[in-house]
Formats: sequence, structure tokens, C-alpha cells
Amino acid sequence: MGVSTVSRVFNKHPDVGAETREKVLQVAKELGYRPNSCARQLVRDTTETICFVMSNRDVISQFHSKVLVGVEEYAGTVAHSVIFMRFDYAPNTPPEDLALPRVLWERGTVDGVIIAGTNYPNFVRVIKNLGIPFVLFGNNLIGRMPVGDIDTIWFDTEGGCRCATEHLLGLGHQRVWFLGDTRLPWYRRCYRGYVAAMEQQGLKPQSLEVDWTSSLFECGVNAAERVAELGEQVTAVVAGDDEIALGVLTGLTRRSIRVPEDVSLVGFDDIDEIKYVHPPLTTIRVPKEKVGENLARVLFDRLANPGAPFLKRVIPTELVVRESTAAPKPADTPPVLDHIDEHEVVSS
Amino acid sequence: MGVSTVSRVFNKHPDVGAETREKVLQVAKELGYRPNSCARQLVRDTTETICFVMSNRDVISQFHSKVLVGVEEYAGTVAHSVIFMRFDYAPNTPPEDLALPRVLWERGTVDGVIIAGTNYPNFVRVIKNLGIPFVLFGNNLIGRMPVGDIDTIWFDTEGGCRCATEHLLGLGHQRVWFLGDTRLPWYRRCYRGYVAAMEQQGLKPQSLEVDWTSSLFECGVNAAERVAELGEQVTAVVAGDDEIALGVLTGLTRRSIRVPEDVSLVGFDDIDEIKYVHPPLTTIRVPKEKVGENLARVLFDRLANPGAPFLKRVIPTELVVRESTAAPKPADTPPVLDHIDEHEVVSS
DNA sequence: CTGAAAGCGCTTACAG
DNA sequence: CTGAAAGCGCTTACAG
Repeated sequence: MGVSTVSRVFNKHPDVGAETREKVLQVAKELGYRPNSCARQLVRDTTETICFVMSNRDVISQFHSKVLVGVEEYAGTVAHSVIFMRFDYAPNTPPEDLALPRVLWERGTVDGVIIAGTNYPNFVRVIKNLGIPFVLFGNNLIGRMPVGDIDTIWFDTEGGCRCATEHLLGLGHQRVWFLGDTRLPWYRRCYRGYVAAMEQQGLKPQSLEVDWTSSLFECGVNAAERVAELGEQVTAVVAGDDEIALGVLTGLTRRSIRVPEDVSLVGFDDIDEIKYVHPPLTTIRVPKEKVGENLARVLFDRLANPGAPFLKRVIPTELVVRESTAAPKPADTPPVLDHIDEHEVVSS
Repeated sequence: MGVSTVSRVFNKHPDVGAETREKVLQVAKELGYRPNSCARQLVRDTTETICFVMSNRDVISQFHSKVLVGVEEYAGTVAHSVIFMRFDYAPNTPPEDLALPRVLWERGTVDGVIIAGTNYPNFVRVIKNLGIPFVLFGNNLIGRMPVGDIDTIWFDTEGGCRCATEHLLGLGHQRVWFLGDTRLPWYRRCYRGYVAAMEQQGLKPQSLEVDWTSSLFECGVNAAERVAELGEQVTAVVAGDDEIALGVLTGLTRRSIRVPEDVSLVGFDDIDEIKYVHPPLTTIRVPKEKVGENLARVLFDRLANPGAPFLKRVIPTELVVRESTAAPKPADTPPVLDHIDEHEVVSS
């Protein structure tokens, strides 16, 4: 019984005699034989593995958890495993000085890489120059970088935020403010969507100014103070993400400003937590697993077809209306006093 | 320039001439040579990889996110990558029928595996019988299984819950109820800790009965109804985990039962969300990254020393007092009416 | 349908 | 200090 026959049996090669096959399987079972994938990978020049790198993050956010699951799931359908790896680097390190982790630097470990987390052009360039097939999660890229010669997956921040703003305008709001750190590209995109919706209605876009050095939640809490100061000038706020919105909600609640009776509030992301708060937040849902699935799909497409044109794929986002948004109160109606009853009415 | 010299240079072998080394590095750079780890692994009979399997879970919980990070971090220190893999199986499948994923079944893919997620004895047995080095995260194991011949890592549920209960008793509570689905082993351990603390004080342990078929959050909400019915008979509740506690908090708030003024509440886990709620929950902190680190550490110890005695390591948990627990109100004092002011006092 | 042989890209004794 | 040679466990033409 030659070794090549055993190989054929285990690779389900068609032309091998039925009884030979049985015998091989039989003997293999008795001997506890299990093929060595490393040897196979060496000769076939494929690693059956991709790498999911999460750059510059200490924790796996809920978003990244779900993206990772989406990636793992899709990879499974094409018989690939996924290595999860964190990787920290400085934005300013010149590409030639950037020390890559072994998994990426060496050959024979991964067929391709998905670049997630927060990224900067230097790292992306290194991977590109090395010739490793990859796809980049675009939303959290910081810094100028042409994306014409790479594959990127995005979710639609601008469209989502525009939609959120339009939802508020549709409810009759006019004094809608934006809250987000517009120095960061993802909040800037968010802001653009907000501005587009406002200007469409001839309304003036306005941004709540806060100090962005604390945690997002705390910044939200602080922003609530600004909202309190502005009083009647703000009837709704569009937050750059749910964590900020959660802070705003907490800050407003502490000041007895009611959501949505006094101020409507909308977040972005649709993290699970916003179901636990009172009231549950209206938000823009990002299809996180789908982002992961697309990252993987595009990577495997690239692997299968290295010469194909590069892709920039944008995944649509979706408005989820919950209980934190309502029509603004008519200016001359006195506020309802009973908090609990008021809310029961709204949520029914 | 022989291939063995190149190998020596890249493996930092000491006895290689300085100028030879330089030349090799020089030429390697010019040619863009990068070693193939797959070939190295084949000859060295090590994969430089471990597998983190998360069994029977659709999503990566916050707990598992952090455990995974802990694992990845430790693995990095010993130059190993970690493959993240979900794996679903039925509890009742006989071990011999359990179809293992390739990564585990074949040789040469991983040196060892960390079994996390929710597990049953059948899968653990298969891995054990296959002879793959592994360590099991014990807390979410369901079903009877001797752990004398395997390595397990646990966090201390019973001690934590006992500590939480003692905290309440120390505040003067007597009518402390437990809430958790005691058909599941982790809540049962929690319950045991609660019972131990109660009985120590000569108090009768009592468990809130609810239907456990909905989500944990919903079950908590429903339990709040029972609390409302019981009225003065319950001054504090010990929840089996934070998600349940969050449900209880929401349910109580909807019924205008104040936490902690009317009822004290303590959770278990210390998930991030409980900082966003009002009041922030007292809970038992599980050191999640440390659980991950220990899973990895014990696995690599096992790899280094296959004959060592098997280990059951229990990671201590820790009480975190926040604002959801306070002394019970004196029976004859009328309840304070102003919700906001009352809370400001408590939280200061 | 089956087996002997070459070869994947390394590492590691073994000579020199 | 350096190189030729064997070998890791497979796959895949190539003969038969």
C-alpha cells in the first residue's frame, strides 16, 4: 500500500479502488493516522489560513467581535482558519522601519490578511509592498491614503447619519445638533451626512463643542451640559456613535432633561447596550457580521483572482427607530410632569 | 553561500562569521527573501500556533473577547499565533460520531487547544482521546465530568457570590433573595455561595422563581415583578450575572421601585454596560484577561512538560461596590419622594 | 487503479 | 565557521 494511494484516499481522489479505499481507511483508523496539514500546505503552497489583524486596539469592541465572527464564518465555508492577532504600531513610523509580526513577515503562514482595528497608511503600505493579499476595513483608517490600488470594505457612515438626521427632521425637529469629534474621519463622515440633511431643509448645521480628551461616554455626559445651557435652542441631537449617545442620555437624565420628551437623541452603531437603557435608543444599525463576511469574501476573491480590479465596497446602514426620538414638544405646551406615565405612553 | 548558512543567519545561530551574516542579510534584502515558516514547522514538528475554540456560541461575549485578548497576548510572548474558531456540537453526540473540524483533527496545524465557550463532556473527551494537548475553561462546562486528568481554569463563582451576599448582609440586609437559573451549573455555584453566606448568619436562603425561557435580560425584568409582589419581604437581590441584574434594574425602575433606596441589587461579571446604567451596579468582577492569560499559560506549560500533574486553577473574583447597594431603609421611615435628589445624596 | 520517485523549503547533524 | 546531504510528511506527475 503506497503512500500515494493513502494520499489519494484522504483527498477523496476519484480513481481509487473501492476495496483499496476501505482498507486504507480501516488501517488508518487502527493506527490512529491523521494527515499532517503542514506538509500538505508546503507542497500545495497554500496555508489554508488567513490573518485577522486588529490594529492599535487593546480590547475587542462589540463591533470587532461581530466582524470577526463574520470573517470566521465565511472563512469556514472555504475551508480556511483565521488567526486573530492584535498589532500595535505608531502612525509615524516610516514603512521601512515598521517591524512586522512574524506571521505576516514570513511566508507560509497565511494566504492573506484582513486589516481591521484603527489603521494608518504606513502599515497598509508595508503590507501592500510586501505583496501579501489583503483587504482593509476602511472606516477606521486615519490619514490620507489613495484606495485605488487596494481592496477596502466600508459601512456607510455618511448615508446612515444623513438618514438619522432626516428622521428627526421628519418628526418636525429644526434645532438638531451634531455631536462628534470631527477631527476623526469617521465622525467627520457622520457630520457630512448630518450637514447634507440639514442643508437640504435650509437649516443651519450646528455642532456641540466639547473637550474630546475623556472617554466617549464621558464626553457625552459633558455634552449634556452644553445641551442644558442651550435650552430651547436644541430639540434633538445626533451623536456620532452609541457610546457618545449613552453618555448624553446619562447626562441629560441627571439634569432631569427627558428623552425624548425634551430632547430627542439618536446614536450610531446599534450596540447591544442601548437596549438596556431607558429609553432604548434610536440609532443607525451597522450590519457588523456582514462587514466581516464581506472582508473575507473580497479577500478570497482576490486570492482566487489576483489580477481583478480593486474594489471599494460600501455596506449600507439602516435606521432603527426606538424610543429616544419623538416629535418636538409644541413650544406653548407645558411639560408633562409624571415621568413614568409619560414614558409608558410613548413606548406603547 | 550554502542554504544552511542562510538558515543559521535567520535563526540567529551564534557561530556564523560576522561578514557572512552581513552578506546573507544584504542579499536576502535585495532578493526580498522571507523564510517560509511552514517548512520550518514541518521539520521542527511544531506549529507555533494554538487554537482558541469557542464552542456553541453565536456571538463573542464581552467575557470571551477579553479572554481571547488575554490568550493572544500570552501566546505572543512565546511566539505563537492563535487561531480563533467557533465550533458547534450537540451535547448528546457520542464521542465517536463527533465530527471534528480539520484544524483539530489533522496534525500539524496547532500545537494545542484552548477550549472555551459552552462545553459538554463528549467534545472534551474526544480531544483528550486524540491526545491533543488542551486546557478547558471550566465555568461553562455542562454535565458530569471528572477533571482529574485534564487541565482546567476557572474563576471563583462560589466565592464571589458569597462575597456579594456578605456585602449585603454587612449593610444590614436580612431579606436577601437569589436570582439565577439553578439548572445551569454556573448559577448553581453562584447559588451555593449565596446560601453559604446566608446560612452563616442563620438566614433562610430564598430564590426568586421565574420562567427562564426568555433572554437573561427579560428574565430579570420579569423577576422584578416578583420582587414587586413580595414587597417588604425583599430588600436586596443577588443576581447570577450582570445581564440578569440589568433586567432586574430595568424592571424595578419601570415599577418605580428605586435602587438602592428600596431594593439593593448586585450582579456578577462586571461587564462594561453596568457603568452606563443608573445607578451603576455593584458587582463581582471577573478578571477576564487573567482567565485568558492563565488558559494560555497552563497550555504552554503542558506543552513544555507533557508529564506534569494535571491542574485545576481557580482565579479569584473581587467585589466592586458601586451605587446599587446601600443599607436597607429603616422600616418606619417614610420613603423619600424626590428621586433625583435622593440619588445625588447616595452617589456622593 | 496503484506505486516509486521527485520535490515543496526548510533544519540539523555530519564532515571538513 | 561553512557546505553537502538527509529528512520532515505530504502531493503529484510519471510509469506501469
